[in-house]
Amino acid sequence: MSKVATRFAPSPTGPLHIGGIRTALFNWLYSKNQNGNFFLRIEDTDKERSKDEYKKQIVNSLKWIGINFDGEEYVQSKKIDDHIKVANELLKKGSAYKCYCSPEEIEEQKKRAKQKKIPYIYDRKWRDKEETDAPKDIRPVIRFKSKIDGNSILKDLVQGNVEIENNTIEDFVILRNDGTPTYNLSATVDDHQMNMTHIIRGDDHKINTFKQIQIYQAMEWELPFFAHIPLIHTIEGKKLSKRDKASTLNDYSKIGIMPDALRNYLLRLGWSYKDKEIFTLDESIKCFNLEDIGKSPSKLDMSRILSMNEFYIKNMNENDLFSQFVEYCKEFKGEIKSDKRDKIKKALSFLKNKAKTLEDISNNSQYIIVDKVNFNQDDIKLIDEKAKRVISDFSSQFSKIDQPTREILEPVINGLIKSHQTNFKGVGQPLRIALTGSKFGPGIYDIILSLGKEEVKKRLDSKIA
RNA sequence: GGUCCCUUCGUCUAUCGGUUAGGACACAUGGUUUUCAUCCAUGAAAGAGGGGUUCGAUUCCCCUAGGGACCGCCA
Repeated sequence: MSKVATRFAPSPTGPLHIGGIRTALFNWLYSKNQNGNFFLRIEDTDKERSKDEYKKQIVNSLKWIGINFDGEEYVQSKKIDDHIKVANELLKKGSAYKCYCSPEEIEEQKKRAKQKKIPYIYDRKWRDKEETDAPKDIRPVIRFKSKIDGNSILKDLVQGNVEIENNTIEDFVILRNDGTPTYNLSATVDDHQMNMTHIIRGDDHKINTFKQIQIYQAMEWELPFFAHIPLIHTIEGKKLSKRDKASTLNDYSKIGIMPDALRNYLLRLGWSYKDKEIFTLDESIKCFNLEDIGKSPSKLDMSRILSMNEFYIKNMNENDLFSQFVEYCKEFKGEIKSDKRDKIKKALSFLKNKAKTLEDISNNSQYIIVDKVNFNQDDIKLIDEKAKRVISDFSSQFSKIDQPTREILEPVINGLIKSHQTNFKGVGQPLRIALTGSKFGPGIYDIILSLGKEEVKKRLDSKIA
């Protein structure tokens, strides 16, 4: 068989949601697993709704999550002439015909069908009529002459054999009355011309597949393999759409979900490999297959995305984490000043233990990032006279230390606990509030060491006064 | 309404006729800990219902119920 080729074919009519990303991911993984190619095709033939910004967003989204397509992106609207050519060929072969029903006439029929509660299907009025009967004032559409008798079987790589009665598929329009091709025609011609071997797409395309197969057959083109993957559902159990909140990539990147984590989550949503949960990029390419894609739709689970992200934060290379964090802040939180970067990089080793997202790291590192401490109004009340004496005592002893380390600081703190007849909290809490503005935060030694001697001194002294 | 698809813990899933039905997330409890966390341990939690087939069904078949997708001169 020829080299495996898959494609992702979104229409640029809105932001890509993560169901689309997963479809792209599966296509990409499968092609890479098979040593094949993966292509991007922008289906922009709906001129009304297609927008260039969405196209850019799609390309960026794929790039963000690490999916890179082979070759140039394929733009469907540039191939319209080819699609029309095929429509005319189909006409010549007798596999398609001109239909002179006006849009109003069709609408009327649909309305009537709905009233009678019977399923609407185009009545094939012009299928066998003579051209000479054609009304002069109506521009015809071209319809595909669908099979009427018998059944068709789709050998789906995920769903197995799916059988359908041919007469439930209507004579669908392939060329509109303005002469432009419709989706099923364009997609089929493109897939053929791009030499696609595997069409992996959402379940919602299954009926289209039955239509498209008939075009392949009429043109005597070699059929690709088809795999229809179950859709991703919302918590409510409905098909995910662009309008759902927390559905686009940006919804995740802006709260500090990392590409690798989301990729790993999406991979395991509807696909499994025994009990394995964590897949590096290479592992996912190596392990991925179509057989282990589940048949039932799966729901999006935010807590799982978060925990996956948390795992990556804790286990990834710290330099990589740092650069991703810097990038994240630059885009969503404001750039970190260069003199703070080193401090944050060092602090990451403990900061990451408190974070599920990059946003958490950002929040928890505010005490380093800001020049002036932001005090929590409730917590600052905890610094009473007694606490001030602790801070003052610590401060004067701290001044004498040249290069603070945990080993040097521990006896100092312990000494204060004794001399003030208190416990660790009695010393640690005032210091933490004075240094970070909050009673919650990293360990007190971590705070002191990460801030550096001068900054600690400055913040403590401003609190005693 | 028609056609098609799906159904194992709350969620994602493992199981390719014989298991105390396993794992992960979330949840609960306990422990470690200077706060918040982390970390560790433990626990609760599932085969939609009904018929078959079989020595034996979560697994194969049928029916019912529930859920979903599609039914555009959108893609």
